[in-house]
Amino acid sequence: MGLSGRKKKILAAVVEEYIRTAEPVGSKTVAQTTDLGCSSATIRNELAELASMGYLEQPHTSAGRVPTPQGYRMYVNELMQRQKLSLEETEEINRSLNEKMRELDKLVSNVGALASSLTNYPAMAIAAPPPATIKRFDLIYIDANTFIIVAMMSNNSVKNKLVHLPVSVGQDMIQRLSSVFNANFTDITEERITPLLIRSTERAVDDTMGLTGVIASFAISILSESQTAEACITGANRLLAQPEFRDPAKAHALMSYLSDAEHLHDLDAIDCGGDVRVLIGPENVAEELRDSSVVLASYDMGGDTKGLIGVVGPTRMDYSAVAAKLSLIARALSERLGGGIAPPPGLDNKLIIKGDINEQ
Amino acid sequence: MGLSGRKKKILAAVVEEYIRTAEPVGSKTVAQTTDLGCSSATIRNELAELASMGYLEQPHTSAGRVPTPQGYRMYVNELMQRQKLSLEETEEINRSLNEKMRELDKLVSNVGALASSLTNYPAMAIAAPPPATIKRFDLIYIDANTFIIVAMMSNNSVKNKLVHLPVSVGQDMIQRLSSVFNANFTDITEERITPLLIRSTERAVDDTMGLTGVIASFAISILSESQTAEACITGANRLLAQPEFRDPAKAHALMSYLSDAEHLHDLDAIDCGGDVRVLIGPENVAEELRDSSVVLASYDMGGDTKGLIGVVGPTRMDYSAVAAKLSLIARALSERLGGGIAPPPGLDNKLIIKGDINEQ
DNA sequence: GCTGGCACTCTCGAACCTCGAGTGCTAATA
DNA sequence: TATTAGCACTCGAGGTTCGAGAGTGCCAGC
Repeated sequence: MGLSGRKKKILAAVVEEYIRTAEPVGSKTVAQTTDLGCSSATIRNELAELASMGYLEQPHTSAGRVPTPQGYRMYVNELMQRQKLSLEETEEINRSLNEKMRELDKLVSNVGALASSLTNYPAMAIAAPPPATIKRFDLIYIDANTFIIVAMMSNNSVKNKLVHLPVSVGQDMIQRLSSVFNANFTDITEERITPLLIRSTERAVDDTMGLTGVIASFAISILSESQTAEACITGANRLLAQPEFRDPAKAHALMSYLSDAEHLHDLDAIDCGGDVRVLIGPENVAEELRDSSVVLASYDMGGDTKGLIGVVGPTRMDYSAVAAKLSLIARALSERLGGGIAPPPGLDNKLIIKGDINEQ
Repeated sequence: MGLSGRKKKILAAVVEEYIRTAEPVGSKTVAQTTDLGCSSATIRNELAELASMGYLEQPHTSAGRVPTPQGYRMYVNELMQRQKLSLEETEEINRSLNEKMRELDKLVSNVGALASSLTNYPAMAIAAPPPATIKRFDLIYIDANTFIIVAMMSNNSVKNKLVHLPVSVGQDMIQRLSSVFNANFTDITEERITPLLIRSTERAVDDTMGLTGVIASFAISILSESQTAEACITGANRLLAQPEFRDPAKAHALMSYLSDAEHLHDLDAIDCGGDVRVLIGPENVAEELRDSSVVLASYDMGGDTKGLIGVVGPTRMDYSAVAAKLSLIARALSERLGGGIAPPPGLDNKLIIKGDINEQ
């Protein structure tokens, strides 16, 4: 059953006013802030109906109205004007993203920090890589007791490790190890590196010093590391600025929940369908998030890798602004990272991302 | 002017009771918890004197006594029994440190997390590296459009970067670049890499494609990165469990202050004199820390590098337990990292592995 | 169907009260 | 002289009362 045009306008006005002030909204206020030419008495009737339909509720008999989760949902789905970011904001985001791109390995936490400072809510960032394999090994001979392992991964990241040996090794041995590892350890997953494989490799290169084991365990560790999604939360302190968290017990409960990376991974399972996804209050699975809202956006990190940025706040959240900002960040990141081969990041390439998400 | 034996006992009792309960301590309670054979009236007289000496204060006329910062200072300096950790606690710390040592590049944040979870206060960790230089460049030729830069640093860490080119490059060019960079860019600090040097290098290798610039800017970025101290704060949410931060405005102020890494660096300047350093309330320089306390311990990371771990909490902090735990962590870390001999962490082979895993 | 009017309801804050913990002082005691 | 018991006093925490104000629901009239 759809809502009449006037009901929609009134509901939107209540939600927006409540988002702004965090105070229950009365009929008089609505009459003043909207341009429907009718009196507060009429609005009262409409408000009563909206309440009986489940979109609004009253904290107590003689207070104004507050949106229910269902009310927010209606607002987000149908009433909300997708906010247009100003040119300055768009440029600001693009500029700071260009900066963050320089340190790719800190990308996840940096992007989270950016989202948090832009929205003024705690933000989380998660990057769930697809299973990667090693594409290529290089062993750099430094001196008789030292060499560097360099492994290039299928996702175009490169890992390295410096190895010091208590014994001397010849350059020829390093050479042999390199070609054997390139032959036997590339393009395979972690579980394919069995003790059996290591032992047979050891025999093949005539290795009596356990070098094979060192390189193999390095391979195992980077493969397993590349599988575990990175997750972090930034700006948790901003939660305390929200009046709904004036109760320290509540704030503590939510912050503790969020500061456990385990819990963040749960969010990773949520599908954003390419765009921004909003989870309002009880729509969240986790008990601790039941009276907060989460806005998520996923971005393409290239090669099937999906990254996720999200923002947590009270259900009274500025969905429109947050969604617009996250969406822009996500699209800007996708453009920079996605599309197959990662462009040489940071240097001279200046990609401009349009901030207009008004279409749709 | 020294305190009489009885006054010391009473002051210690007040501090400890207040630390335990967060409630002002009355004369009756002191009489019960200490074994001085005297009545509450006598204690009252002593308390009044301790108050007039500045060690205690009364929140209001008819309340118990609360230690002043000066009182805590006296307690920490002279009265506190240096807590002995139980064997289990010691082992627990050693065990989890061994685990953390596997991921050297996350050491800083991991150690912070350990300190925080052990003490139940927010913890910070800072590592200030000594200036490092690049000892050696290797360029790995992948294909006509791709190569990897590998740079070995004077502090034995290794950095790398994958470079994609829009144009083709021959293996000979890579070779030439490699030897020129090894000749001109090793053992120098960041500011010695001038535009002039880059231009002359460019001419020397006959580089028309800006490759020199790419490698040089990589060198600059890893040199500057190696100079900036890493700092992070963990477990900020634990602050909210403390009754003194029941006021969300206070909690917010402190948390915002702490979440800015800039501010953490200020702490780095503080000298711990090899052991644990306690800063009580107004002894802190930063305005925001004026009614909190900070406990710091520094550890030796080897090669002149100093790391710092610290804990923040209300002035009513369990100094004895916190100091004992931080001190143990710091000593354990010094043992593992400092003094040149780093024991092989984790891996079950007899080779000594140093270095870290970097992603670029 | 909309509006103004009106009685009603409920919260919030101020003012007030009481209870109890803890003090400071004094006079008696070892 | 140091300690103690006794007692009057102080002050905050927590409960109660009360009036003001905001907002509602309903009704009769337009």
